[in-house]
Amino acid sequence: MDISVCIVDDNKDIRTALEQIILMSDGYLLSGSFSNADKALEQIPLLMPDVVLMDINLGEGESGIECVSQLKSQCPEILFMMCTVYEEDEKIFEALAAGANGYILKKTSPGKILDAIKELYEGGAPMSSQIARKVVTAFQSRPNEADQFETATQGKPINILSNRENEILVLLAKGLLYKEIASQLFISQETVRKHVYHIYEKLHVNNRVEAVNRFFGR
Amino acid sequence: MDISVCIVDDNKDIRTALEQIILMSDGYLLSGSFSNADKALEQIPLLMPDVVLMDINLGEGESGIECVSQLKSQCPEILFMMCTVYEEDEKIFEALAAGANGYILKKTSPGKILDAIKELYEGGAPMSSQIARKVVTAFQSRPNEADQFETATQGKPINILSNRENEILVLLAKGLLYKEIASQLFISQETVRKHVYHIYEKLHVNNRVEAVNRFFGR
DNA sequence: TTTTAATTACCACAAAAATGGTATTGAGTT
DNA sequence: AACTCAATACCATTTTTGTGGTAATTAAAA
Repeated sequence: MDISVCIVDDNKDIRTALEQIILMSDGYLLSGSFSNADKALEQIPLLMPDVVLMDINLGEGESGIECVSQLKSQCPEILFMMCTVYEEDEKIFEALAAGANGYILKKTSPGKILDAIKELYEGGAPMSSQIARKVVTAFQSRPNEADQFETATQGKPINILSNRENEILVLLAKGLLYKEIASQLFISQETVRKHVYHIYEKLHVNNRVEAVNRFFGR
Repeated sequence: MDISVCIVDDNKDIRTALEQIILMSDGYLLSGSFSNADKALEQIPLLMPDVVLMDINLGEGESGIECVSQLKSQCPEILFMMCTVYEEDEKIFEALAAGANGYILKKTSPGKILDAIKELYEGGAPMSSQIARKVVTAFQSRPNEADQFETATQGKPINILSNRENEILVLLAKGLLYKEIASQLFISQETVRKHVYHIYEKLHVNNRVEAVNRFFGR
């Protein structure tokens, strides 16, 4: 089955060039081509293509990113590949956060563009190594958020607990194992258990999640 | 300035081959080579290389992933590239979560390996398109900042989970036991387990608290 | 039509958590 | 001096979780 593709780009020359690439290739089907976000938002949910090539800068009106964000929430199955002239790291990153699945540079050769579409269609996420790093970093920084905003995020020390017990509760709330807590605090695992035992007694709970819920005031 | 590289691999042949690639190339410096995690954990913080090539399967003892996790927390500046024979998606994904910056397949040609090291050193994150997609998806499933206001008190369904899975996640978040969830939903405890198993797979977590933290957007 | 995803269920094994006991040390209090 | 509490550590046992198979049914999608 052919991969159906829609194109959204405000620049007529580039749009036509992309159309030609799709039209001239076996295994790909051009199902629509739009010069602005409004037309795309209207037509793409009806056409339901497999893949949309979306320009990031659509000139006047809505940006390609906003367009992806809206379309993706309506049609999560459609795969969006952002196209851009320059490697605007931050923009592409925003696009990925908005729901885009990959991106290519417009200067990419026709063959590579087709490859990238196929790659996307087959479960990949074509993107440059620089963007990948940003995504990986953002991904990795997620668990650390709790670290940095320990008190700010929410979750307050409980006054009936001792300092050490509160300290351990914070680590419990991150989902660490006893052995991990132990090595982090340089105490034995058995000691951690005992602290946890006392925490449960004082809070009148009998498992981790209930204790953590107290910590977060739920 | 040359890029200094350490190698960690339990297979002597592969290790020697990687050593040769580094030694024979201009612009790269071999600063250490280790056959197991213990030696690596001991020496790498002292050597402080720019890049570490780390085998995922280190045979006996600690895995390459655990090794990266520990070294990364000690020395966040060091870049870790995972090396593997097969495309073990889940493992590599775990490695990235643990702090790895990229990965290559061992079958990669020497020239490509050097390119990947340079790419890593220059801010990229060399990885296959399939892994990139996984990372992007995990990244997207994280609730964004704008949503955080609503989620602060209640928690919200995660779109990559099925309805039933979300339903169970809500009960998990209350700290209910499997048997309690089972009787509340009129299904068997084993079915609850299986749902939870899938929830953990999809969220890439491995215990209740981590899953619940996702639910509450942390 | 064939394939995929969701839901259900059971099993076995391993790992971790929970329960509840003892016991030592040091700091602070009565 | 005797007492309590917080923190440390170890032990034994049970319960609960986590991992990872198999498998049937149904609904939806390719």
